[in-house]
Amino acid sequence: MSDKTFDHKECGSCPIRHRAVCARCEADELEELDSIKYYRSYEAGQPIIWSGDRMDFVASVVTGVASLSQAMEDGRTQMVGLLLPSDFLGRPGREFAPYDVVAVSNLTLCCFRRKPFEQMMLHTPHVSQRLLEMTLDELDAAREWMLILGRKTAREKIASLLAIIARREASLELTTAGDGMSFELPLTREAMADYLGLTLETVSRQISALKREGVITLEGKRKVIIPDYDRLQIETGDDTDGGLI
Amino acid sequence: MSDKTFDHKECGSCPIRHRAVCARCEADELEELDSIKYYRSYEAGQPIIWSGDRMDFVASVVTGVASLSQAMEDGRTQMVGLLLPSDFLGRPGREFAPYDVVAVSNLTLCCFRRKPFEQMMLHTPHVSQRLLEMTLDELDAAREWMLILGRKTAREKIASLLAIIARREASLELTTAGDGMSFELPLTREAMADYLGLTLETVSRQISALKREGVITLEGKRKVIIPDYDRLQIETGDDTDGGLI
DNA sequence: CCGGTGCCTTGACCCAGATCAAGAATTGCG
DNA sequence: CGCAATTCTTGATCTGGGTCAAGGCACCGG
Repeated sequence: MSDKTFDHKECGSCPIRHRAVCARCEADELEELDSIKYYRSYEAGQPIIWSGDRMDFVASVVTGVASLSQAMEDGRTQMVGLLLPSDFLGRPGREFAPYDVVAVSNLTLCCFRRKPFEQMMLHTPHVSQRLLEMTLDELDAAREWMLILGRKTAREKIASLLAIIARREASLELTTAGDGMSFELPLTREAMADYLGLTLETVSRQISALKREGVITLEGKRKVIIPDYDRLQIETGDDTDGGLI
Repeated sequence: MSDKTFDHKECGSCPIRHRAVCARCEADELEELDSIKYYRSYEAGQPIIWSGDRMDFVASVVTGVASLSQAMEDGRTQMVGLLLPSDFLGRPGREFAPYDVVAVSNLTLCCFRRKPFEQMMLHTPHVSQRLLEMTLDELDAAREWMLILGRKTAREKIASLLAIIARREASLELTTAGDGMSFELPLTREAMADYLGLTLETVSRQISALKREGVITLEGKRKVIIPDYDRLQIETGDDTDGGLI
């Protein structure tokens, strides 16, 4: 498996340097961040934080994928956030975690001790400006997701998720989503179900249906090929091409 | 109808002064904001902005309620934000509106011209810090909402919405939600359906059911009385009392 | 090589909520 | 006052996706 890792452990060679919360920092600011940071790694499937836990760090995802989810006591679970490389975990000023956080794939976090980070935000507008921007983007993503959860059919939900992953994958490669592109699904069927408010059986059935009808091609259970991106886009139910952004 | 209005039009007597984006501002900063602000009013039901419109202001809700919603071209609609007094509308740095905004009740906005507001944010950390805080709160609310949309039954959805409104109503009165409290529903059945990802018929049926079983009492179609707040809380499906915050 | 353990697929059946349809209650207006 | 126009309620019926159940497939450790 092609697990990208990050071994150098210094900002100069950091793959998310230009997109993370530190994107706008100058050399001296980076140095200050450097003094309060440390790295942690998790294996796929490992829990990172349970809801209610004390949290005395915030972090950037360097490599891998993590999920935020909320559980009801009878076991129903809804994923409420999907953290990809450069995304930010935690909230300045908050002591206890409100969600369960799980490493969906192998994961590396760049952690900052919370207190000094909060301190730094007070006198470093470059950090808080960037964090505001990222939070506003996340809010937009959450709202797109709400439309998916509230109004789309199971088939549209699956198509939407595939399109979202395709777009993010493409943006990492610095291209745009196009015909013939392929990617590895970072989520199990169950995690997709938790993301979309479905059962894993329905996820499986809808993926089979999209495959049967040639909207997607599968190689194994996880590798997806998109022969015709516009066709997939139509299946999402969204108006032709990107209304947003 | 008890439409609270705001006639004085100056920050000194502003009802949201201590909670809005300007909450942390000093006198001189307020003065600067004052020079770029103006008020606008809308009647219940009026559209404020259509998705795709150019938007050259941002604003705070002073009185009333507004909704953000996303529509699919076949008419399916999902509300993705509900703006109550002190909530912020718009995004610095964004030129075109991504959602439809509608005045749900009579509404007064305190608008700031966008360019000067953006300019001010660069040198006024009190504004951007407060905006970050508010955006993070909105993100939390959106995530609670995602659990509602993705995993709750129709009955739980209605109970959750009533509990949310009850809590916000109570916090405006500076008390906590308790037995016997009452409030006017600010939403039509259709708006509630758009909020919860249901049809208006299902909303109506579930409200009737909750009334029949004594969880709530209705006075007319809009005024709700909560005889037993804990009972309502149980009907939401959330674990006993507030897990969050 | 074999049994175990995750993860995924597929089938049969059922039910919560959507859809279609018909009024009732309230408001406003000529 | 009567007659729209809204907004809401209720009933009858239908269906998408949930639930329950039975395997299939790939990988791992012994």
